[in-house]
Amino acid sequence: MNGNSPDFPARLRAAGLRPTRQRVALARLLFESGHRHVTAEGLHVEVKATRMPVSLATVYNALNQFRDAGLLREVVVAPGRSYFDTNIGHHHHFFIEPDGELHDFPSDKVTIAGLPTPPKGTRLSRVDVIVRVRR
Amino acid sequence: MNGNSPDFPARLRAAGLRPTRQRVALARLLFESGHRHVTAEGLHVEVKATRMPVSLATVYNALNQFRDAGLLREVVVAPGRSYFDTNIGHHHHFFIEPDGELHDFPSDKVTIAGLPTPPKGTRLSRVDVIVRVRR
DNA sequence: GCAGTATTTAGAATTGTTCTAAACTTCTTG
DNA sequence: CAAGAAGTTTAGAACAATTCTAAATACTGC
Ligand SMILES: [Mn+2]
Ligand SMILES: [Mn+2]
Ligand SMILES: [Zn+2]
Ligand SMILES: [Zn+2]
Repeated sequence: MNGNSPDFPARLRAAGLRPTRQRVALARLLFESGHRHVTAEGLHVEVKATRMPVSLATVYNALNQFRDAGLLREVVVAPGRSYFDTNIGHHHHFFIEPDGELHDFPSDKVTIAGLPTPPKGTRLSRVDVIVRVRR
Repeated sequence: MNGNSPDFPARLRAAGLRPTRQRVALARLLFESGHRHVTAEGLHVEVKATRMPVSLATVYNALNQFRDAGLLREVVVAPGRSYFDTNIGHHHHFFIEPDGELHDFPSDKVTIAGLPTPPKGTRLSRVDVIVRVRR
């Protein structure tokens, strides 16, 4: 109904990943409600609160595999910690500096004009806009 | 002549920092030629090649102090490593993904229109544009 | 079910960075 | 310029985030 089929085993298989109990549990937390920005530690705390605890190494493995499979994207906004973003469509971010909170905003109303051409021998891969704000 | 007075002791004093031998050596490497993007490790290797080796802890201390004093800005583009940028004016970056190289481009020809207003209770602090490119 | 392969896990290891506390420098003041 | 006070440097330990290792366990296709 919302385009997000809740059949997580099938979605994982489609991404070339075996639907293990751990990956299904993590996928549920990540994808069953709206878009999210999580850190590995944060997701680990969440999944531990579940009937199916998962090791921190597995959380890191799964996040990296989901990212490599295109199910997540990685966002780097602060030194020392990676965020993983369940929103893989085009969009940009507000970053609230003191708390480390990330908020999406759609990129379709944002126009970026006048970007120079990429340096010789390189191809554009992605344009990230991070709007840093303070309280 | 170029606005970059080479009197590093004076520049450091003006920033509220004692012009120690180590800080002067680092300031020379950072500011005596054009704009640079350095990592702590990279700058440490450079300064060690000098007659005046400096401990890695001091390189970190100095980079953080220079940043806090407004002499440098910190750029976060890749997980696990901070870059320090001697260009403190308005500008944006190309990030060459496989090698981790950063290149400036001026922001005055770049127009960003249609940015949403910051979330309630926050004030805009800075807008970073990172153009990620691949070889 | 079994074999074969992928995955999970605890714990060790690695990496980037910060902390600690003792030694050393720089600055101030007389 | 001699102290003394305050700030800085340093080696090494500590820390935080992440990855690695290798042994145990779980999936998969037959
Ligand atoms: Mn990674
Ligand atoms: Mn820092
Ligand atoms: Zn997002
Ligand atoms: Zn720059």
